[in-house]
Amino acid sequence: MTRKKRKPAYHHGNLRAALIECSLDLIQEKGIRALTLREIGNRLGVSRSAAYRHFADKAALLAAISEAGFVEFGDALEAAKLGAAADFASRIEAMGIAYVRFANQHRAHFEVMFGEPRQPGSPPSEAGARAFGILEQTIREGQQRGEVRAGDSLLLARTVWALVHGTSTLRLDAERPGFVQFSSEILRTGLQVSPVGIVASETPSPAAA
Amino acid sequence: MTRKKRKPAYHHGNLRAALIECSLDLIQEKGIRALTLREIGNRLGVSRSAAYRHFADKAALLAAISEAGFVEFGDALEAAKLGAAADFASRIEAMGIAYVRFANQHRAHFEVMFGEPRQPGSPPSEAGARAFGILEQTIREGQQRGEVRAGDSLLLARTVWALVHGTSTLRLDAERPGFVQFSSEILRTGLQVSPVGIVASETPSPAAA
DNA sequence: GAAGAATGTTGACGTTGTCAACACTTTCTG
DNA sequence: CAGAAAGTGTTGACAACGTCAACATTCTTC
Repeated sequence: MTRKKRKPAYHHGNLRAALIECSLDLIQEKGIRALTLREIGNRLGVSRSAAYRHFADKAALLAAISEAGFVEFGDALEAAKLGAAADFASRIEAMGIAYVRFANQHRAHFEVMFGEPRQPGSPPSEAGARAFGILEQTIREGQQRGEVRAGDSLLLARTVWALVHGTSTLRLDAERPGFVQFSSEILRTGLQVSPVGIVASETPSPAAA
Repeated sequence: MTRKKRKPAYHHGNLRAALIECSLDLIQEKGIRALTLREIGNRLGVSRSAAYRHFADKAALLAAISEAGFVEFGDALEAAKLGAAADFASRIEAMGIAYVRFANQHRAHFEVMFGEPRQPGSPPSEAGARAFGILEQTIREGQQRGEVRAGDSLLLARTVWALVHGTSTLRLDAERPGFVQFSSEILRTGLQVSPVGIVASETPSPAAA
């Protein structure tokens, strides 16, 4: 009797997680337009409407994928921040690179997180708010250390967010005309000399090692 | 006989343009997912597959919409540039604001231009390349005037593009968590003090009037 | 005015998301 | 331990969608 010992396996063994995983694979392989409940079912050896026991509809499945993506995303940002030196310049660069890297390595997640239009009635993403909060907090800490100029930290955070997000987004459309063929130099150009114009001094020489 | 005098009206009066126009209305009203050939037909008092006399398929219609959007977009950028004072700071700020404004006022166009995945075989957008070229040219001129630091103008252009594009993109998802609720201040924050770190001096005082 | 091209319509097909009805499995309750 | 209840998956069906072939209409050209 496998009650709660090994797996909460009913029929499939938890299908909910498998649905999300499989969806990501499919999107990564053939794009979001190729994501169909029937194809998911086929791959999982399950019928086409099995998903309806776990999600209200397709949009709800996508919303769950998005939310899970924001959790991973926030973790990645946090890890980058904690892994970098304590000075603001190091941290913000590490986070920016982590952002772009996430967009690059988790294309499917990123596409759903930012590409899918939000339902009017749906609640705002909690995990997304957390991710943004980490960035804003980093900026506030930079201000406390005197490495970032004083001012509205929310505005400053949004500015950095926009720069990094734009880099990530345009990178995904690399085929486009003269558009952004990714280069981490873009981040450096934007952040290094005078990070989006928010660093206090032009060439910050942090006191900490 | 209305030969080429008034309208090239055959049955509908030119349907091709009407299809594009109507598509934009529909997207603006109900989002891109609600864009269906049948609905377009209904609105135009035309059958569901009439569009196939003007476009190979739905993707081709979207591509045409995108291309037309990039033309308008390039025009808007150019107009902003020419309408601003000759110094780099004025120009780049005007262009940035024009960019965000375009994204805001032409949501439907913007959604198709940047949101729709490009077909593998389809040719790159000529109008898109032109739009980006205007930006890069502006930066080169700024370098010649000594108002922008020397360096790879392509990289600098991409950096500005990313900042502005990110601002525009996130603005569209305004409902989101702590995400960007548009403020032209974001642009100013990014561009004004030290435009994405690309201006030669911190507070440029252009020689020209 | 007739031929032919351009343009629009209709019928049909396969695919999709979704729902109701049913079937099976697990857990709960006495 | 038996039966009820809840959880989970399947099947049949439907409307809507993109698309194509066949047909109908209108315009242009000679």
